Amino acid sequence: MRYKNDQKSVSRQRILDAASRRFKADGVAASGLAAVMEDAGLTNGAFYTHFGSKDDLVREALSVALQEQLSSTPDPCGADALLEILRTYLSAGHTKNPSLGCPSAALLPEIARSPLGTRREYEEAVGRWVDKLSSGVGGDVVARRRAMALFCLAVGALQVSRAVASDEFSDFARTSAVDTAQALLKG
Amino acid sequence: MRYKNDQKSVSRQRILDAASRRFKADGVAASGLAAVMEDAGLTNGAFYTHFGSKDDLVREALSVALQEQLSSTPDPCGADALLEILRTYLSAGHTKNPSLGCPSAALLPEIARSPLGTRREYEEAVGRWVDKLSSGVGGDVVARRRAMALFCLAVGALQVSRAVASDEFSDFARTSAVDTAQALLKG
DNA sequence: TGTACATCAGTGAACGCGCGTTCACTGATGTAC
DNA sequence: TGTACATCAGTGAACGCGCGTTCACTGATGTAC
Repeated sequence: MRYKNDQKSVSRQRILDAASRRFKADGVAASGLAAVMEDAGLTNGAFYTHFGSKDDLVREALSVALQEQLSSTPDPCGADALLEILRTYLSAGHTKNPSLGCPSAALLPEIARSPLGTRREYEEAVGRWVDKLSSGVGGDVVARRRAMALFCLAVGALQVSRAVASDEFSDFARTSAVDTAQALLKG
Repeated sequence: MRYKNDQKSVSRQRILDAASRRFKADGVAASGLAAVMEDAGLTNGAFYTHFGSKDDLVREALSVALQEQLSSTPDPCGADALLEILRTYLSAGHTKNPSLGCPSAALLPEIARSPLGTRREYEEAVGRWVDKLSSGVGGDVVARRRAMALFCLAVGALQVSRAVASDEFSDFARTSAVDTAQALLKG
């Protein structure tokens, strides 16, 4: 069948969305292309009309996910707004729904093992995060270092809150990070 | 062949060591048992005389790695000692050698996707880290929160420093975390 | 307007491969007499 | 001391399965005349 003009780009976007969720939920290595394609409402054979390889899909899906995350986060004006972003990031809902959440928290070790091109795109995205988070609190070198550390703190805390067994410890990890960020930003 | 009394436990330990390195280097899902067994100097068939399943090996190898990491880190006395631990953790050497390094930084998202038993053991280990890191700086509730946050910060920063493409950004992530921890601990 | 053809996104079966796991067998050592 | 047997860690081939990838084919739509 031949389809409407935007059919192919719609399918492509659906594959990217499905891949993003699968990868974040189960990890890249543990996610099969057949499952991703089924999630996207297609059969496995169609994959290679859209992407050259699984690595290509990983790079593009990660790129899209990072961009969406960035653009859905407001530019913070001041320490309070920054803390509000952090509280949203470290919410119970985000902890419990990796598939719709932060690509960094779900995939960082796998990104570290990815080809250079993927890691270059990741570095760019983190750079934009540092720009965004530091823009409302000065934007100088110290502010950028604090923003970089807050990013690492948030990602680490979300990962720990997902990895531990009990809700109590999960909450402890999240609240400790928010509390400590507050102490850091407000003296 | 029948072997010396401790032959089996020696082999078991070799499998655990090999698994720990492989898992941290390549990830659990991307590490095959045949490769682990070959690293341990055995053939794949011998695996099931030592472990019941790959999941069992993951749980035990993680447990051993976490315990080794804990016992090889001194109990810090005061903020300076704590910062020294952090500087060692966030060294360039640790960034470049995941296979011999921190299990959390290499495996956290995969731990989060692991069975409950594995996550229970992980939670225990993180609890012992919080105890250790907070013991030298008071040990009260606030000190424990700061220790928890420092743990998350360190793990997150190491992961980011491994995932980005350039040495410059990698260094920026590491030094930002150390610098910010210093600001937090020394006011 | 009707018909023949070209396009091409998508289908679904198949490829070789490595996975986790199983199992019949091996053979060096310890034990019994 | 010598010999027959029991033990059991380890071997290596095989199992079914799902992986990433390939490819001959389908068929709805757009285009040409």
